[in-house]
Amino acid sequence: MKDCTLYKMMDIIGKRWTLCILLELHKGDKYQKQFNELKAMLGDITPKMLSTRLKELEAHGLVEKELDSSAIPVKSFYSLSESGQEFIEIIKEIKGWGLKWKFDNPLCSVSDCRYCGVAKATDN
Amino acid sequence: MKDCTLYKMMDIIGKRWTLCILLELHKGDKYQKQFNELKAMLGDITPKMLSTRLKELEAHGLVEKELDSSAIPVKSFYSLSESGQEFIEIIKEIKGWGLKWKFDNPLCSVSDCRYCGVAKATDN
DNA sequence: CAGGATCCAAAAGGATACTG
DNA sequence: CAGTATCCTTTTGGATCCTG
Repeated sequence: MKDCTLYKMMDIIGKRWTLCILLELHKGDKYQKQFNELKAMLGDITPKMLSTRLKELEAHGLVEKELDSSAIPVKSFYSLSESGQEFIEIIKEIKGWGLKWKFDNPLCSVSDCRYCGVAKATDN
Repeated sequence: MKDCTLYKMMDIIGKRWTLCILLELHKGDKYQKQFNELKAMLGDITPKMLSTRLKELEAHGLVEKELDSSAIPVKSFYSLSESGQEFIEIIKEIKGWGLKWKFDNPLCSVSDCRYCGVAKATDN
């Protein structure tokens, strides 16, 4: 059972902040975002946690990191990979399910939700 | 951010075994399953863990429990609720994503996968 | 700007044994 | 059959401070 695909998927996506980070990377018009930018958007996440999650996501191929070594200090840019982009669809459905069955969240029910960045799965 | 629908969803579905339990309830032809039956299917799950997860899922409305008090000893039957049934679709997509991008799991790639009970999302 | 290091508190989960 | 209870280990995550 522990070699079940589904079980293993939870090691990738089942950790705190992970889905929110992916969604944050999806938000807005810029396809790349910097560390402190993400940190600010995520509010009360610690740098340690954000760093840990970004490394996991990069290792699993959902997130790509680009470095601008010419800048001083060095700048890093994070973006969704192709697989990460595709996973956003699932995230939307999870959110859609939550809005339908569990949470009456007005902020999430409008398309410009500043927390989640996507509306119900069917709207987007 | 912590009142984000997505963030809160992880408290419901992001715990170990949760998705596998839901999938187990979905498997097969019987729509109800007993505690020890589930336990056997899930292999190395402890009764404590299964009990905890089932209670959480019941509290969140994804799982329904029925008692046969006339039986001695009393028997309990678990099944997916309507919302739980609907969540199976998302589970299939998570699994489909995993098979496409991460894991080459032959057991999961065939429709009668004895571990997961469903094939790729598009097949089922 | 982009983290790393350290320390600590809390939670989660496994092992095992037991019960009505 | 359907769980509880207890104990104990491991993991996780938050706080805080530091650095090139």
